[in-house]
Amino acid sequence: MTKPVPPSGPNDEPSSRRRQILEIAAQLFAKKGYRGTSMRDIGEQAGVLGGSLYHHIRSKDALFVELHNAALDRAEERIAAAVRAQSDPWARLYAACATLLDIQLAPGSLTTPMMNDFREVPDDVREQLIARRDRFEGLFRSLVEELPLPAPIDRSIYRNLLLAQLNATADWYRPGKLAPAEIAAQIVAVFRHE
Amino acid sequence: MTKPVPPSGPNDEPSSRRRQILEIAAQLFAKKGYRGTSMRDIGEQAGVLGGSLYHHIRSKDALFVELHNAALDRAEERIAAAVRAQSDPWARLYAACATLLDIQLAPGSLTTPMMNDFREVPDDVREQLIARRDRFEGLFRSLVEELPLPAPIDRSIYRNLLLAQLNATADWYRPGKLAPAEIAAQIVAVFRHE
DNA sequence: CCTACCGATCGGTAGG
DNA sequence: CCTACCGATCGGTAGG
Repeated sequence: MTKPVPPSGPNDEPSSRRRQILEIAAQLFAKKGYRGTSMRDIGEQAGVLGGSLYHHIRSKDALFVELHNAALDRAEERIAAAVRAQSDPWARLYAACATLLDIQLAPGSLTTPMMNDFREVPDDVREQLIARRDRFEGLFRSLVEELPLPAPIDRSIYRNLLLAQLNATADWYRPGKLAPAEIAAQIVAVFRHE
Repeated sequence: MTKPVPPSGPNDEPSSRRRQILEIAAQLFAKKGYRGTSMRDIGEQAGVLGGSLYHHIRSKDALFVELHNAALDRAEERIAAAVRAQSDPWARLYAACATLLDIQLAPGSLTTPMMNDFREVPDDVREQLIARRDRFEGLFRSLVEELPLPAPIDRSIYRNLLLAQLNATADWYRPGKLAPAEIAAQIVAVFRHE
């Protein structure tokens, strides 16, 4: 309960409180969804009234978009790094899937880009989310391009199926039994054709 | 604007109005989600104030559960019939997938069992939805059991992946280019291993 | 960061 | 099926 802040002024790390609030908000959004999370809920977890949050953020919409995009930024970096370390096309695909699932299935994941409830978000927010997500998915576009797939398989549908599969995993996965990497291995096993 | 109802009493099809309201509600729930659809929205589409709906339904929760379960009832029947007509395991799986996607991807589908927004629903409603859905998914359990899959593939995960894939399709599918049956064919092509 | 409040909207009800 | 309303909750703001 000690407050190591010199009496001469406020904390010299000005945005650590903000970061704390962002983490709380990310967890609540991930667990209860956009509409299911009120500013008062976020405030409660932060030990503050809902209205007080507006000193740190501009609006609920802006908060959500910021969290979503930051999560995709980090995910993109990690996946790109994991893919870079592999050269075989299937190994690269597996590296991407395992990294993405590792992020999305992490228990307290503040990086959860699982805000696929695009339907419960205001229209202008949805547009921003979709634009960012489309860019993210471009990463998988080139990975699928590299694969030596049999001719009858349509690469465009294949990519949609794979991405949908990865995004859907968080809905049925329950931690404990299987590690994210094992799920990724099974997904790649199913999607592997040559 | 004529009302072909004898002056001696009310309409002799007592629940056709109710059925009408159920269809409207199903469409709104499918398009805007549970929380995104207000009783006033439903009333507006039905040409009535929100409060007036309570002569036909007990509560918003009960309405949603009724629609969800009725949709799964009908889907189950159609899929069972389609599967019954096939004997080859992969043909049976394809029949089930094509029928389910035909239902879920139909443009104005009032049968859309796409209420996978289990997160935006009250807890006790969610329990009922999940119970019904688990029963529905049992249908696919036996279909996967029949498949001559290679040993390294885990049937339990495989079934989860397949169901997740089918449920996720409605999120990215856009009518016009590809028919539901073609999506089903591609899904089965990806999931086909022996 | 709080008090106190705004206008809007929600599911639902009483009483006709 | 409407009028009129209930208590609750929402995102957000003014003023300190």
